[in-house]
Amino acid sequence: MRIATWNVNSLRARLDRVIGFLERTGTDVLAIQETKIDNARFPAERFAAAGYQIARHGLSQWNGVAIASRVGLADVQVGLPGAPEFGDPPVAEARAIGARCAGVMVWSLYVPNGRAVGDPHYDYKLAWLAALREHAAGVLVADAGAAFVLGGDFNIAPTDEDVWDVDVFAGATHVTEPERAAFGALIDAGLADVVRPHTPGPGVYTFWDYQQLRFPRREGMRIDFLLASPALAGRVTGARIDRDERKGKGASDHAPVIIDTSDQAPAIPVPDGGAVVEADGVVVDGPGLW
DNA sequence: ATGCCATCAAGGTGATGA
Repeated sequence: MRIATWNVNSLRARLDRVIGFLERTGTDVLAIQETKIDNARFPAERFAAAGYQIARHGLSQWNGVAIASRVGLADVQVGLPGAPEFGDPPVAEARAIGARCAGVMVWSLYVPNGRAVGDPHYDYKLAWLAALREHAAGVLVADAGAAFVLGGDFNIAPTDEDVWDVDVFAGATHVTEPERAAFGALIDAGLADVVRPHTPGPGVYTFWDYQQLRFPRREGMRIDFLLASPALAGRVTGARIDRDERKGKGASDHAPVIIDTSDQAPAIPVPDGGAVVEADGVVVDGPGLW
């Protein structure tokens, strides 16, 4: 099974690229971040036409996450359990959605940016990451053999090698000790970065700023990850970062990150024409419902 | 050879991103 994660920076602006990516790479499950679209306007029909079911969580023009799957999509979980709220009034932002696809619980996560050290958003980011660790650790305590993957934009560069110039990021978010400790806590909980062994650095990134020719200059950051539970990590046979998707007109500032796993569970046939799967398991908006 | 800030809603600009 091929699983990928991609911060698309607006699904509407990237729709042709996303569908093209799925068809070109044969990705079975795609975790999407920064859809920037609410549920009612989600372009599920384009995915259905390509053979993918959708679980999506979008509340406004900000954030937004989704999962597209052509190997079944069930047990949809909207939001991260225990996640902190943000804003005035405080709201639970659309930053997490999970779904079981061919036996693997896949999460699409958009970790808060943090904005600046000392900003309320920075504390929110750390609290959000703590909730993520608590949830993942709890799942493993309940079932050490659970097969799941945390995919998404973590907005953390775990080591100095994961930014193009550490001096440029001095004092900035993404590289601070508390953020790196929060990432390390996920690893300590038993999760594994299953991409890095197949894509060694230095100079290997998943994000390049739109400004100042960062991409052609190869000046990026490695902030998008697929963190696998022990049971799934043992099944990963390969991984790559699809740099080509960062090229050309209309690219996201993030590249897709892809893994392949062995021993795929029997795929559940996709309903005719695909469908949207809601959190309660009810299938809506699809031409051929269950 | 990858190329010189992009996205949204709202409004003729501000917020957000990292």
